[in-house]
Amino acid sequence: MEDGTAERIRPRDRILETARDMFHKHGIKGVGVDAITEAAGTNKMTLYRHFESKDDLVIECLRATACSANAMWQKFEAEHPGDKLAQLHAWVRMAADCLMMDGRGCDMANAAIELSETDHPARRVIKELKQAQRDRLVGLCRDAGIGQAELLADTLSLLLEGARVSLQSVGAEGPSAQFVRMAEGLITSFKAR
Amino acid sequence: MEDGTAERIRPRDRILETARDMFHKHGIKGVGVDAITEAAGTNKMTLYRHFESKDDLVIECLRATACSANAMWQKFEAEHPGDKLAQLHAWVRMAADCLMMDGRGCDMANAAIELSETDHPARRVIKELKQAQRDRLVGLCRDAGIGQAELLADTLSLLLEGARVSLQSVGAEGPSAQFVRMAEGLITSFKAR
DNA sequence: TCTAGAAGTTACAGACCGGTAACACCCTAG
DNA sequence: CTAGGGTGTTACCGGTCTGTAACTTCTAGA
Repeated sequence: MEDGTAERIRPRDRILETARDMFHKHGIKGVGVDAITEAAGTNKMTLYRHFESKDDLVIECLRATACSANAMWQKFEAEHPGDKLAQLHAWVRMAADCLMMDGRGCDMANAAIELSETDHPARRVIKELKQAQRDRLVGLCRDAGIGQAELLADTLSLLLEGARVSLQSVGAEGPSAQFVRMAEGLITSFKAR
Repeated sequence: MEDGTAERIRPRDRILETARDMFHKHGIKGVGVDAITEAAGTNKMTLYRHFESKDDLVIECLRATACSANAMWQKFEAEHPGDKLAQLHAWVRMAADCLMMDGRGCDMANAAIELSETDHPARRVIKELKQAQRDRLVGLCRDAGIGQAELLADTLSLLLEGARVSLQSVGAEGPSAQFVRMAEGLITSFKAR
């Protein structure tokens, strides 16, 4: 019989979830597999039975993160069905909320910075997933009736990416505090064209 | 007698220069002190005679980077004496050139991401230096006669920061390719207000 | 109840890390 | 010529890292 207790999740999922959290907080090179398995209430052997290597675990974590992001987009559509412009504003709001709540940027960008080896297996995945997110934002801008949809989407992307990294270097009182104002101003000016 | 041969630079400077280059390329946690000293043509003992610790070396590298950045600003003033608007455009051009030539972002931002421990000694330095750069850009925008100088400067900051990290995750064909267009467009629209 | 597979445990290999000690060397200022 | 400081060399310390082997324990399903 399945009992739904949180304690009884499969070790693989516990490891994945714990690793995501720890990689996010301390960076990939900042946390070892021993620490992950201990925090997940299991052991190293079990980790290596489910994942080929630490790199493999990292990649699975990034995929899981991308999957969570997808859920966000579905929420936008559910909350503002058909209203693409409202969804774009919801995206800005969500981004700002993440900025204020979290403080430690985008897992994929952080991973790309940390894993500087150009042939690292995770880099391919990061590029794919980031490209997909970009395409999605471009599509949203286009469907919202913005003329230069690509340019607006790319500008918003860079602003958000910049805000996330600026938050970690300059702090919360730095330029990232103005993110919403910038983003909303941009959307307004692009609508006017 | 001093002979000016490049070979005869002091070990301390050789270490500092080599460390800057290697930290930049491979990240701080991605390179050990042994590798640095070997590449600098010296040894670990000499490094620890000149720097208290690896963290201390990191901090000195960041200060050196900030110093190089200062030199840029003096070049702007020298090339366009008094013409603040031209200096702002020169800043954009310089930023774009760095983006295309380099590929591996801002040392301070990268360090802030890598050194996630909130009490890491380098974080204070990073915040100070980044804040100084921000103030400088705000001052330039204000002197150039821009009305909302802070907002323009912060927006440009985030755009550049975002472009540098996006370059590492999505690649050169990603949003960062449009950086100049975005920045110039922003300056134009802020002038018109 | 029995069994097969999943999970836990312990120990270990081999490499690398930051940092230090002891000692030999060289080069320059006096 | 000589003394001393900067430098090079070698060896080492204790710790941490990823990854593996061998063995025991647990648990779910027939």
